[in-house]
Formats: sequence, C-alpha cells, structure tokens
Amino acid sequence: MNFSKTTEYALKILSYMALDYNKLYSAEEIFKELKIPYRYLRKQLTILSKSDLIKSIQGKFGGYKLSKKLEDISLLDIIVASGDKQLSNNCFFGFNECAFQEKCSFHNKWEKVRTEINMVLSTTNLAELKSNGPHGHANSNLLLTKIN
Amino acid sequence: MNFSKTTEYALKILSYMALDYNKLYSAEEIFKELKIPYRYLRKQLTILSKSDLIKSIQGKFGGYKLSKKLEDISLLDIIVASGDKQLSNNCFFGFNECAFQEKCSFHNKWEKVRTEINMVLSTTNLAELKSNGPHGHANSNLLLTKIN
DNA sequence: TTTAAATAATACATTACGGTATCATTTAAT
DNA sequence: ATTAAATGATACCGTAATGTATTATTTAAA
Ligand code: SF4
Ligand code: SF4
Repeated sequence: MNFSKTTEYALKILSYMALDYNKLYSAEEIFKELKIPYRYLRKQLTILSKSDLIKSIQGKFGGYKLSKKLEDISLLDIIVASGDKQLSNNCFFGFNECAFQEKCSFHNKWEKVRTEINMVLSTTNLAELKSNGPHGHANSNLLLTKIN
Repeated sequence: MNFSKTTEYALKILSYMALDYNKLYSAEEIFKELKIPYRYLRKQLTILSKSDLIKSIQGKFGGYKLSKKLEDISLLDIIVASGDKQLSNNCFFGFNECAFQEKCSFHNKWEKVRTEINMVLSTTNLAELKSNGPHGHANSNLLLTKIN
C-alpha cells in the first residue's frame, strides 16, 4: 500500500518543474536538485514526455518542460502518467468479480475511502504546489535546509 | 498504490476462516474455496501461523485455526501480519526528511487521508465480516454464484 | 509400529521493478 | 561540415515478489 518508487519520482519531478512554468529543465539540473539516480531519471523523463504532461526538446540546449497549464495537471494525472496502478475499483478482498447484489459490509466503507483519495489527488494541482508545495514553499529555503 | 498479492491473499484467507471460529481449516480446503496457488498458499499459511492471528496444528487431521477472538482481529492486523508496508507516514513526495517548519500545502491533506484509511482498516474486524463479509454475507450463496 | 494425512522447511524458477551502461539521434553554435 | 550538448532507444544487471518443487517432520489411526 504505497506508491511505486517511479511514481514518487514523477511527483518530485513535476512538482519541481512547476516552480517555473516556462523553463526548459535539463535532466542534469533535475538530477542535481532531486538526486534521483541519473540514468533512471533520464529513462523516466523520456517516458513521461510521451504523456501529455511534459514534452521534451531534443538537441543542444534541449530539455523538458511542462506541456499544460499548472492548473491542468493534478497529482492524480501525474500518478496515472507514471504508470502506477491507482487504487483500483476492484474488490478490496481481491475477488475478480463479485456477484453479490447487496454488497458486503466492507464494500461501501472502502469505496468511500477510494473516493476520498481520488478527490484529494484530483483536486490538488501544480498551481497550488508551485507556491506552497514541497519545493517552493514561500521562500522557506532561505530559512531552512531541505534534506534529500 | 495497491496492496500486495500476498496481503490480498491474507485478507481472503482470514475473512474466510472467520466463518467458523473454532474450525480447523486445512490448506486443501482453503485452496478449494479460494483458488490461491496451492504451494504459495501453503507457504503463506505457515508464515501467518507465526503471527498471533492464526495457529497451525500439525500432523494428521491438522490444519489452521484462528488464535484470537473475531473482534480482536482487524483488517489492519491482517495487513500488518502479511508483511505489507502500510501507508507510511513518510512524505507524500518521497523526501526522506522534511525540514519545513510550516508544512507544505499538501502535507495535511494527505495526512488526513492516511488517518482515514487507518481508521477504516483498524475499526473493521472479523466479527463484522463473519456475517456480512465477502464470504458469509447473509446466505447470499444460496442465491448467487461467487466468481473467483 | 506402520501408515496416511497433514504441516514445515528449503531450494529453485519466474517475473516485475529499479537501476546501469552503451550507443544512436537531434540540434544549436562555430 | 564539425562539434558539443542535449535527449532517445535498447540492452543488460540486481533484487525482491511471486510461484513451484522436493523433502522432512509431525501426529492420529489402524
Ligand atoms: S461486495 Fe464485498 S466481496 Fe463483493 S466486490 Fe465488494 S468488497 Fe468484494
Ligand atoms: S511538508 Fe510537504 S515536503 Fe515536507 S514532509 Fe510534508 S509533504 Fe513532504
């Protein structure tokens, strides 16, 4: 019950790129900031650039930039783009299909949880994280040290 | 963002065993009911029997039975016993340590979600699932077919 | 005491994920 | 054209999760 490492990386990357919407970020720069294993970062960036969240510019002085407005990229979008199986609609107990007409006692409880999670993840977008997210955060870096 | 296969199996197994508190269930019987890969099921049952949730009786006519009252086994207990990392208290974005004094904008939102999940999982126990869970479910098997 | 039916232990195989290495391609500057 | 600095493609490697196979041990019944 965790997000995959890959998804975690994607969340770090995109929330970092949100700091400057128009900037072209090189893999090198993202690596220096986030310390994600360089080769793996490179691989994931090319994968992500096939989604509609970021695009890559090849060649010298190339890099990656966001391809949508900050308000149009939610945390859920990032999770989905990173390939993580999101909390599925499947049976909590793992039954492939459930033929119960009246759902069992846990069904609705869990569906409520899933809905809540999806709500939180889909209503939080990069615009919000730009000013107050894990990176920007009101110039807190003037006062505090981020530990990676 | 999913439970492991192993945890899913544990949830199936324990909620099934809740149907008859005193019964000694053989691996064979659980296999026939739940269709969990037999060898893997066997392995997991011996692992689970080292937790305080179920115990094994060896020898002919042996098997497994619950070792605590139904009310004292929560879904969270099962998840923990199965070895799955529960949704951790770590930073949503994966920072090992966060030095922010004022938490970033997503911190509290996510903490609320985690709390909610833990609440639901720890307040649902096998007693509740016995009569109304995925297996028992008010004699629904007289009317419907469960599909595994 | 032997046998049968169960679990325990252990080793092996397969797959998915995370991570690394190498080479190819693109593009701007010279 | 050549070069340098970037990304793209691809193949490989290591580890953990999942699944399978084999042998050992336990225990009740005959
Ligand atoms: S009703 Fe219960 S068994 Fe059926 S899908 Fe929902 S949680 Fe699973
Ligand atoms: S404040 Fe933000 S960056 Fe810090 S631990 Fe919480 S979620 Fe992570």
